Amino acid sequence: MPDTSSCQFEQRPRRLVMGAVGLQPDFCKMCNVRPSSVCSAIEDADIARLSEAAVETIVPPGRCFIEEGEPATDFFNVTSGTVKLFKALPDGRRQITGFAGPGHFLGLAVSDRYAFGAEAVDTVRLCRFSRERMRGLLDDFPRMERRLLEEASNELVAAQNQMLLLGRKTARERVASFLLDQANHGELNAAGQLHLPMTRGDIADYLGLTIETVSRTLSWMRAQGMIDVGKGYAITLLSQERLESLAEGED
Amino acid sequence: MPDTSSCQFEQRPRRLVMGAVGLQPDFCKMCNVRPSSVCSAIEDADIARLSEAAVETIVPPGRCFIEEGEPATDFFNVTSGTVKLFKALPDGRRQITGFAGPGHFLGLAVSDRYAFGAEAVDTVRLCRFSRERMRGLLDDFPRMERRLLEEASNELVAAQNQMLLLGRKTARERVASFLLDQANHGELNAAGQLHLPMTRGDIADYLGLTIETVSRTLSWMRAQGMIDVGKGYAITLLSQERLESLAEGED
DNA sequence: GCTCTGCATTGATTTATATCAAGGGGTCAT
DNA sequence: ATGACCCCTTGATATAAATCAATGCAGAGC
Repeated sequence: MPDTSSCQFEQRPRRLVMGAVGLQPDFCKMCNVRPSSVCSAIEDADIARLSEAAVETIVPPGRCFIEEGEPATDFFNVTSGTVKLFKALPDGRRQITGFAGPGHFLGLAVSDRYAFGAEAVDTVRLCRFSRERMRGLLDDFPRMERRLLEEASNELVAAQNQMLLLGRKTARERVASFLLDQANHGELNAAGQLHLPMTRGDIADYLGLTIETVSRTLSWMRAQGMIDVGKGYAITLLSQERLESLAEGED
Repeated sequence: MPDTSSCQFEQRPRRLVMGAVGLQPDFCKMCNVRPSSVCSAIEDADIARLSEAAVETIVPPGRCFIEEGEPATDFFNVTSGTVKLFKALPDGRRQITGFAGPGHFLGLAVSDRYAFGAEAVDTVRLCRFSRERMRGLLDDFPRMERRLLEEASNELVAAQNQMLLLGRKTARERVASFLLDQANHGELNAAGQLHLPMTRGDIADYLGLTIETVSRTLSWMRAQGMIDVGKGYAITLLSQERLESLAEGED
């Protein structure tokens, strides 16, 4: 399942065994999933420093590994799987603010407490750094800081799009936007079929809808011939064009 | 109106006259409105470089100075006034993604196009940099990059809170959250009275509601004795406590 | 094999908020 | 002054989506 062939550094693999815990932080993967400046910024000589600081962690589906409001001790980089980030109200209402896939950084917050929770959607692998060490790394690798700024800026753009979706789009527009987003983030296989790792409940909490509305909307799209809903979590986009015009409210 | 007494660097004022345009970029203000690392990072010797790069601009109320989708040529720092940032759908539906006050940076986006529009709510003063120059400045002042990362992280937290608001809160909870946010951002005068620079329409577009719902909700809060709605844009918070429990859905 | 549990779908009904509509009180230019 | 315009408020009605409710399906454990 972990696709090492997609690693652009495959020619000179860099698997490092962690003495302390016996796990292998795969910096190749950590850096390359999104081709980025951080990769070229990290020289062979620096790898030792990084390997000291990082611990590879495996999180099973459904396990919450960042609790909103807890002290922000660690900083993460996702290497495989999907994480849901969320905020909740005291009465249980929950808003998923984003899904983080391979390459995403978690725990950027400046505050000393996590501002959100994080839970594994499927099996998730991630590199964990203590924030203390992370601070040191940023001092030594200024280009890493630039990489983080880039990442944060991208997330900010995504957040603004999501605010437009949550504040002003109809249920149909929301679901169409979501399917297209997922398709554009490489979760699409050859036949245009999408494998959604998350449940209807997660989608609902991400789109500010209820499970029932998500389900009904998908059924409606299927009836319209826009999509094909397969067993489990597979969805085929039959008319990307119509979904796009729907997502932007052009009808 | 511009409150120079709040400038923490008042002891050694640094007003620089721009030869080219005859305007005065006030770096003191630009840096200090939020006490930040960038200030200590900028030495006297660097000021010349900054003054070369920045142009102070005054934007009248209602003027749109960033158009969504246009080439992202400039980078801004607000020195006074309030800016609304927004995204719109083709049919005119509009979502205000945030209000930017003194100290905020605009135009962080990595892309070569602006991902959002920006319009002055009241009279706005800002420092404008070309992105090209900004890039050079970031190379020379790494601490400025750290400051931007901090800023972006804070905005990300705010965006997550806003997603929770837009996706899961009721109209009453949204308006209560908004009033408390505004109060916490220093827009509060001695008597707990809040001066909102924006119209009901702006508030509605920020909270994902209609003008009518915002108006009705404020009337309801007044009837409940939570607030007092004065003439124009002044609002007094009579029971911050009740507003807080309302904002978090505890009732 | 069975039951239990979680997830998804679909239908009936309710409700919060949008939409439509009217009127009041500023401000500005004529 | 007068009218035009904008913003706000309030009321009546419509509607999209939530809620309540029932059913089906699939995997896990016994």
